Amino acid sequence: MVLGNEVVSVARAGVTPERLVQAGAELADEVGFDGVTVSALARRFDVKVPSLYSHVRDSRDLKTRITLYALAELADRAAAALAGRAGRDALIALGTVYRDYAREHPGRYAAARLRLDPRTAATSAGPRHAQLMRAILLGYRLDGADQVHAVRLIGSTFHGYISLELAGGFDHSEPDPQESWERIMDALDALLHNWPAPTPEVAS
Amino acid sequence: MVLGNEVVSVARAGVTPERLVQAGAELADEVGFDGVTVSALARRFDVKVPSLYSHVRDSRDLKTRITLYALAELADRAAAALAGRAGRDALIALGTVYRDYAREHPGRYAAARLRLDPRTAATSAGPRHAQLMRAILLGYRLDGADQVHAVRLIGSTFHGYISLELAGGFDHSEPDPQESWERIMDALDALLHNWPAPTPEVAS
DNA sequence: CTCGGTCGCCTAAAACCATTAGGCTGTTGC
DNA sequence: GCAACAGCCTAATGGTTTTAGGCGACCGAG
Repeated sequence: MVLGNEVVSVARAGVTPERLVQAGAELADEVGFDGVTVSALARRFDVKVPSLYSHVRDSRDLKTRITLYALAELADRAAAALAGRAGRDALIALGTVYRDYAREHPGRYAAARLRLDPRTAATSAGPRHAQLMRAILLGYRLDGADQVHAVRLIGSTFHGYISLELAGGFDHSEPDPQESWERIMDALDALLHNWPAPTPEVAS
Repeated sequence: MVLGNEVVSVARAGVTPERLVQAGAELADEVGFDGVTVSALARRFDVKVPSLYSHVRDSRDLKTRITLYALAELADRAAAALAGRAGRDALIALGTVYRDYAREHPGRYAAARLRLDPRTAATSAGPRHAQLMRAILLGYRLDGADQVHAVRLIGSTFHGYISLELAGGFDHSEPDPQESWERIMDALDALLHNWPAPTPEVAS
């Protein structure tokens, strides 16, 4: 049955897992990752809620897929930004990709922080992120053992800063977050150039 | 009506906001901050759900109170740990307080990260945390402007590391997180001792 | 001592979300 | 042409939040 140009009665809405994930990612950016709900998504597709269960196992499955999508998208951006850069440039480029992505797509960034079960995580873009992080350290001279610690430091600082900024932690204090971000990039760069040896245990 | 020693029929369960918050904090540590629900709390007090609404405005209010509780508890621990310490000792002591608290009370730590509205935040223990963070920098020689950046760096790194460790981000990679933590404390200490000047803008 | 008020809990009910079971209808492949 | 399937639907259950209103127990005043 067709009225005007609108297919009215039993038309297919054209729901696919891919479109669900895409719409879910957009919804996350609008209402937060927690607001991504099967119901909200069904409304967005103008479809009854149970219809989505043919395309997605359950709510958890939906969120996992959005997480994988965000991780891959972010890894793509990171890889593109790192191409042709090394050392300080690479460090800042990578950090800025993460930060910009989080500000542009807060819901997807939150999605990327969802804990995945180990099997899923192994086939996600997670390892690509780790790889890119390690690539940055090639521009600095760090011993093998120190590299892991440095990767963890950089990852922690990136994520911590972005998470605090996004949560509004810097909203009501003085200097522009942008300025702090730049100074922190400077500081990390300096630190990587001059990575300290471990402090020996002090026998009391 | 009394059976044995049990008051059976219409006894008061003795719910108070304080006991709700306390139980809510414990519940958060057991099932995660998201699992803290009015229903779950009512079950724990063996009381019907709507009864809690005389003690707490709504679910949001409950969570806010748990957040305030956690922030205060954490600030107390931090202040105690910082007493009599300066410089590197103070830095490590503060970081370790945060990290230990997060591992001991993951739900409360998550609660402490809840975004508060500005009015509530101003009267929370949040400013105390900021104060303690600034106190650490007294042991290092930093210009006024650099202090804020350094505070933000330290806060970001602490929070980022703890958050990644808690989320299991280091679960399946090589070195012990404890070792990385110590090396990162060393690195932060070295960085604060040798804080870099801002890199000048390079005119293209 | 008793009477009214308040406090602390209750039941009832509406609204939203997740999930399962089962039905109906075009479309597609043989 | 028909059977199977894909894609959507209705119906129903159960959990969560929140509001409205009731009822008994305790407490202070007369």
